Amino acid sequence: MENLFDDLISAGGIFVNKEVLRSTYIPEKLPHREMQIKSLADILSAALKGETPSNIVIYGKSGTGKTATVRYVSNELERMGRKMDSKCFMIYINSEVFDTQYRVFAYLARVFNQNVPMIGWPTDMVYSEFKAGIDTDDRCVIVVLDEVDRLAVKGDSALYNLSRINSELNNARVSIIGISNDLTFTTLLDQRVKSSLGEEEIIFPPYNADQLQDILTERARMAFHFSRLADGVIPLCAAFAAQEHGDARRALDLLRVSGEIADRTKSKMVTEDHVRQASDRLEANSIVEVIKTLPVQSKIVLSSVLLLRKERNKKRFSSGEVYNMYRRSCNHLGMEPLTQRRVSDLVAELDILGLVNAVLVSKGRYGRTKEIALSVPEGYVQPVLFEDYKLKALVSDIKVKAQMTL
DNA sequence: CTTCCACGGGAACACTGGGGTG
DNA sequence: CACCCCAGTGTTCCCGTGGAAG
Repeated sequence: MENLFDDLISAGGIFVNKEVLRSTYIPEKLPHREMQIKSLADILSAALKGETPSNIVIYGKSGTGKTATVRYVSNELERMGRKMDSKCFMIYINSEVFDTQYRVFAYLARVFNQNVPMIGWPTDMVYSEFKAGIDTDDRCVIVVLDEVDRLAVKGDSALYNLSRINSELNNARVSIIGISNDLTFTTLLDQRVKSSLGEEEIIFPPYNADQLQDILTERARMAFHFSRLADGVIPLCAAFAAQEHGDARRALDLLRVSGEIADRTKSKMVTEDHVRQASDRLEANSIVEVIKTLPVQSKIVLSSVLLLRKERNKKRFSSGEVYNMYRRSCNHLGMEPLTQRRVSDLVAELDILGLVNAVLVSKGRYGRTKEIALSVPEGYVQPVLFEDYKLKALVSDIKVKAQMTL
């Protein structure tokens, strides 16, 4: 071998262009989204005529093509705008990153060349800077807020201010596209915001298995040497993803990872078996990733459940038991324990993340508790958890417990 | 019907990291 | 430089509440 990488570059030759399988890739065609593209374009075309398009809320679960569709339409719109010499801008904001009204306005102000620090100023000042920046020119600005539900949860003043900004502008016009994967998120909003934001609604239903197959086939033609895919591979990827509320992102990930596995094992073909392996690996990866990024206190709570499993011989524990074990762990680690109230919030978060399963049960005369159980394989959790040096001290503990149960 | 316990909503607080001003 | 202002986050404190066993 001449170079370490020789073998790796030439390996398999399964892929032609792996990039098209990434979720960030915006394809030329978006199968089964023709309706949504049309409605979106209809509404936004007002911008080209010098009017202000209605505000739009877009609903749909993750991986239903919301972001891709909006990006696609906005590219087209900006292109047409340049041709017609009418100034149209789309600004894409991921509200998961810019998740407070300060950050949203600071970002927007910066887009229009205003000098605003990312923290420190009073919000109304940031807001007026943004207003000043945007109003320097006659133009139509369409602000896309991806994952708006994030903003709505933290009080809706960002949405409120944005939605009524037009009345304070002389030259520019602003309209908002909110993208949400929670169908009920408008119920969190103030009535005024709700009616102004939701002037138009577009729904993105989940893909069914057949539609997922179409999407995958489309992309696979570009991504793979097509003959290298065994017949069942695409249907299987589609089927897996369809079980998971028709998530196209997941389907594409599956296909990509399957290909990578095949590539690495130097198989001639991508087989259904590779898909199954890919499915396992994706699941394990996401769990590991989630646990790794947990704050220390949450990790201690999670490890408490783990320790209880070793100590007692059962799977579910009352919140009291977990809290006691948590206190002991903190003691052991030399950390200040949090209050029961706070820990109950942490448990709720772990529940949402799917690491733990917590059910509220009333034991009548003996009050209410949450019954808490681990909802992912123990083997995934333990190694990752104790990678954290702050939790190292618990490792010896767990070994002793394991010995005792033998 | 009472009783019991943690649940979970909300207010208050502490702290951080940045600003501007004199 | 010292000082106060501000948004945002994590936490504690307080407390009303649900619901089946007794």
